[in-house]
Order: sequence, then C-alpha cells, then structure tokens
Amino acid sequence: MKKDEIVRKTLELFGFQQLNHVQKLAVDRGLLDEKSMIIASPTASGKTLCAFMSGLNCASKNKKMIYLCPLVALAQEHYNSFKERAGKVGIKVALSIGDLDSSDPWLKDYDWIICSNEKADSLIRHGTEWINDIGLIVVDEIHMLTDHSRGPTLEVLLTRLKKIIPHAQILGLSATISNVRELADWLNAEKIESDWRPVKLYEGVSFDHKIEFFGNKKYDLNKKLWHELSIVTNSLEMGKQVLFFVASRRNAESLAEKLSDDIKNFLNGVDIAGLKKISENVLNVLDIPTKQCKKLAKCIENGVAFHHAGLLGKQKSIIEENFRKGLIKVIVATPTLAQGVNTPSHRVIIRDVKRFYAGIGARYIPIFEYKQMAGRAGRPDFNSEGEAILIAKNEDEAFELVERYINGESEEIQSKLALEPVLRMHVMALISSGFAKTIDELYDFFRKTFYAYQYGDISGLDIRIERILDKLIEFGFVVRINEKLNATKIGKRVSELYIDPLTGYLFVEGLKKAEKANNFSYLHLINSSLEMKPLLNVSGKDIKEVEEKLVQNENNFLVDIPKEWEDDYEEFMESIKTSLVIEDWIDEKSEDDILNKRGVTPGELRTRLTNAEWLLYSLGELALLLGYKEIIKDLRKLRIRVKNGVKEELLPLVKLQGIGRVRARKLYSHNLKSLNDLRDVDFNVLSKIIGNSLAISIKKQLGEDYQKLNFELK
DNA sequence: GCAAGAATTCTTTAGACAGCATGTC
DNA sequence: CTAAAGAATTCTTGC
Repeated sequence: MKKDEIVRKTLELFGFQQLNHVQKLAVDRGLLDEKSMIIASPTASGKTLCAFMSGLNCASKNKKMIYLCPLVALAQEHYNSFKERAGKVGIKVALSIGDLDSSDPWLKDYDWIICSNEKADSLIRHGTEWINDIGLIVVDEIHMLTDHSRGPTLEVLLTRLKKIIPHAQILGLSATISNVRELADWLNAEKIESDWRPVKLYEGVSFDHKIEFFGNKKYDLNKKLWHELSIVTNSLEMGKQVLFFVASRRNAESLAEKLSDDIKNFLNGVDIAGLKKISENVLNVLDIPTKQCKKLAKCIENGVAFHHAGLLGKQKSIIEENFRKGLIKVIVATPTLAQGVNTPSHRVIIRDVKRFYAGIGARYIPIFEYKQMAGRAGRPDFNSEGEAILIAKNEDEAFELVERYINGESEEIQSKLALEPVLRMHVMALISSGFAKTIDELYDFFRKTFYAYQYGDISGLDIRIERILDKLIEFGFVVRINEKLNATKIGKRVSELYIDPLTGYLFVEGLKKAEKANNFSYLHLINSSLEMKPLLNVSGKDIKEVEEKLVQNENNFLVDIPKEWEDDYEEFMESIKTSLVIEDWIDEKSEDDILNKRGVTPGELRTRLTNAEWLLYSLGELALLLGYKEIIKDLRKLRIRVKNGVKEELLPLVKLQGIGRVRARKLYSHNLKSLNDLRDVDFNVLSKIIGNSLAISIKKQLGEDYQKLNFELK
C-alpha cells in the first residue's frame, strides 16, 4: 500500500474526513517512512490513529506490529477497536495478556499483537521465535517508564527489543512531558510535541461558592448548598455531567452517597427507568449481592456512581459505559479512571490534591497526575470545550493550586531502574534467557538503558548489579565460572514463572520444610511473597482470630516467625489475615460473609485469588523441579480449590463447565458426588436439581448425545 | 434527664502486571 | 523526617 492509500483507508475505517493536526505532523515527519518517533500530546488527540496507520504500513511490508499497553483493560479496548477495523482489510489481530492467554507459537500467524508490557517481557524470556518478524513496536503511554514499580520492566523490554531488532520502527505514545527530547534521543526517535486537543480545556478553581477560570469565565454557585453539591447542581442545571476525583475509596463512596439524595431531582422519566435497570445489573453481578454492591446499586438508581478498584470489573464497565451514554450523571472516582479506559466528562472536578504516602504522610499529588485527570475533561462528541476544576477551601489555597497545578509543568520522566527489587528480577531474566552470558555483557546491557542515558554515570548501578548477582548465586539460581554466567535449571524456571528471585528463594526454602506443612501453611507461604503485597490489614476485630491462628499453626509455618517486637511482625500478621480470607474461600464460606467479616471488597478478593492461584502454580512448578513428589498433588488440589472456592470433595465436579462452587455444592448435596454419579443419574432428575439447560450441558460434557436429549425434552 | 451539637479520639489511607491449559452454543 | 478526612465516641450545653 502506498502512503496516501494507507491514510485514506485509515480515515475510512475510523469514519473521519481528514487527519488532525497531530496526525498530519506525524505523517509529515516520516511516520509512514518507518521513522521512529515519540508523539507527546494530550489525551484524545488521536495518537491511536497514528499507531493504526503505521500498523497498516508495517503489515503491507509483511512485518508484524507489537502494541504494548500498560494496562490489560487498555489492551482489551484497543484489541476490540483494532480487530473490528483492521479485520476489514484482512489484518489479523491477536490479544496476549496474562490470563486468557494465546500461546506463543500461535501468535506467529497474526499481524498485530496487542499485549501488556509484562506479557511482552515474558514472551521474550521464553525465547519467542517470531520476534524477528516485528517491524513496528508501539509503546502506548510510554511515560510509564517513570513508574517506580513497573517502569523498569518497560525500560528493560525496550532495551532488549532495540538490541534484538535494531531496525524496527518504534512509535512511543505519551502524555505531554517536559523531557520528551531526552526520551526520544535515547530511542533514536523523532520528537513530536503538540498541545492540540479536540476540545478546548478550561482549567479553574472553585472556592467561596464560585468557580473561577481567571480571565475566562466564572460561575456563581448556590450558597445554600454545601460545596460539592453546589458544583454538581450548577453542572446538571446546564445539562453537563461531572467526574470527581478523590483520594480514597472511602471518600469516593461517601461523597457518592451524600450526593445521590439530591441528584435524583434532576432525573427525568427516561433516566429513572434506565438507571433502575443498570442499578439492577450492578446489583446482580454476583449471585448474592454484597454490601458494597447494594450501596452502589442505590447510588446508581439516583444517577451517581462511585468507581474504584474494589469494584468488580463488570460493574466498572457498566458504570463507564452508561456514563458515556449520559445516563449516569456523576461519577466519584479514585485515580483509576484517570489512566484507565476512556471516560470523558464535560466537567472534571479534582477535589483531593493530597494523598497519603506510606511513611511520609499526606503530600501533593504530582502535577503529571493532575494533568492526566484534568485531561479527561471535555467530550468531543458533545461539546467543544471541557472544564477541569480544582477545589480549594479559600482564596489563598486557590492561588496556591493555580500556581502549582494549572501553571505548573509536568514532572520529568526519570528512570527508576536502580531500584533493587526490579533490578533483581531483570538481572535474573537476562542471564536466564542467555541475553547476558558474561559479566561484561551484563554491564554492557545496562549501559544501553535509559537509566544510563539519563544519568551518564552508572557506577552506582554496577555496584547494585554486583550485589544482586552475588545474591542470585547464593540462592542457587546462577552459576558463575570466571567471567561466564549461567542460570541453573531452577533459576531459569523462576524467571519463566515471572516471579521475583527473592520469592523463588522463599519458595525453595519453604519447600524444604514441607513435611510439616498443611494447606494453611502453603497459603501462608505464598502470602509471604512480594507478589501478594500489599496484604490485607489486620483490624481490631480480627486481631484475635489472627493470633489464634498463629498459635494453632506455630509448628507448621514454612517461614520463620518474627518476634513481636520485630519490624516484620505486623507484616507477618497481615499475611496470616490474608491467608485466612483465602482459607474461608476454599472452605466454601459465602462470599458476602467473607467480605463483611474481613472487611474486603469484592474486586479486591478477586485479584487476591487470581494472584494466589498463579503463585500456587509457581510453587507447584518449583516443587516439581526439586522433586518433592509427595506434595505436588496437594498443591495442585489446593490450587484448583482456590480457583473455584470449594472444599476438596467438590473437586471432580468443578471440572465441568458452568459448574462453580454453588452449583457443585448443590449437586453434592443431592448425592451426586462424582462424574460417574452424574453419568448414571437420570436426565430428568438432574434437570430438576439444576435446570434444563445446565443438565443438557453436563450430560453433553460427559459424552452423551446432546441432540437426542434435546429431542426427548420436546 | 435528655437530645442536639460540639469536641475529641480513633481509624484508615490509589492502583493492578505476571503462569498455564483448553475450548465455542 | 510522618497528614488529613471521615467515622465513632465522648463531652457540653441548653432546655
């Protein structure tokens, strides 16, 4: 395809007439001539379309595009959008993320591969063969590089990719940052910067019952109402939605609740009917609605939603979707929404500019974060402008906020590669995948990173690497003979399992004590790993039970028990508490009970369980490798129990599709305890217990003739 | 004696990546 | 080097 044809086709697929400012700039500067570049421009300025164009260009040259995303949710969103559009021109798009995996060799038949940064890293560790077919690397939200926990992974990944496929085009998509130049230079890329936005953004402050846009416009608010409500009222009177950003989940919920009583007056008949329906959907995401589900449902009925990571994924997407549709009038959210799925709002209110940081106390959030939140203001499909409003208590504070945030410039991107936990993981990976075969190669590698580029002097890094190397050798994961470095079998496996070497070591040491282990000690072992952090905190009401558990299992723990006065005692208690929650789950306690009793949110429980399952798998794999044959079965059983939330006796039943913890228990209580029982039981009996369609499905899964049964039913 | 409101103390604090096996009416 | 808001609890005040 020729260049103008690519442009034309892309515009057609997206339904646009012409390229916008940023896109034109990118094309002029060589986007379709395989020039590497970093495009730094505001949210919604059409960067994705640039990626799409160069993806088409790349495909026309018979090369692959790999599209890296910082969040699974974003990867999914892009996958859907790309698949629909690119599918029309015969391009095959694949999604590769942690769960719901598409196995490696399978990917080689696809043209565009959308994945998370970590997944891409993992694919490379496993030595993917199609890597040499990559002609284009798109890095979405490349400013992630500055993130202290996950930035280094991206940095190492890019450094590696640059080395393996030096001729591939790199396209970095970034929010506006001050040192794009530096980043671009590191990648040998063009720098394209633009402030162009599809809608005009007004940034202002609200205080003393007015909203002030200094020199632009001004709103007077109803003095009889409390501050937040007066803003909401003012917005809804103009028919505009509001998106609040607050500092904590509790704040989000309480503000949403407080607002919901007054907002319902702004709803019309259509809204009320629609909201009623959504509210029910939200309520029934789980079999038994939890307290949080009920609270959310009630708020939504009145047109307000709270949004944070404690919600279930399904609920979050219902809220996002219906806010876009205009049904939900107000969302009160934690920072999730600022970096996640696109949820623009005419007005964005940044209420809390301070946030708690462990060990330091409350601090101003970075300017960069403010800009991300403010950037959500404005809906190109409805209005030509958006408003981002900070909340201040008084005029003094208002001026301070203007200075700091509105007139402020985003922080620079800084490499965080020197942080030890991440470095440890990547040193292990580099050795394990044979990328660094000697110490010199290892040092050389780090000389090509952004860290080295940015700071020049990396002697400090060298020292850290050396220290880490010593540790890895001590752990038995790496062998060093003179200058040569080699990963041991177990070291290689640790790297492939994508766990921190420290966790790997924790597991290896834990397994040595396995003869005294019970299920609880395995759960506790995985909850002692870095990957499970942060753990659930122990509150006043469960301290007693946690202590009891500690005493009960005193002789079963696979890690050392710290003394009460030691620093890690509290963390130890938290790991017991977290294990208790998982134990409740596999003891078939009802979800609602667990959540209420332990003060956990549904979304949180879900992520914990997924993590626990992955770590149990990893622990099992290490046990296998180390030859602990007796316990492998236990670990396997435990893992399936964690996955399904069932006692051991239900294990055969949950193998069936459509049978989870609740239904399996039901079958069991009707004396159907095995697959054979189910095979033998009369269809009509089964159907009475569990319903027609499921009975058909079960019988079919057991190999009986679906058609025949279906026929008999009629 | 009691209730409303004020003052004080207590409690809690954002987010979310990774392995792997298998299948779709 | 370590903050702030909301919730819970206790105290005060006025009748």
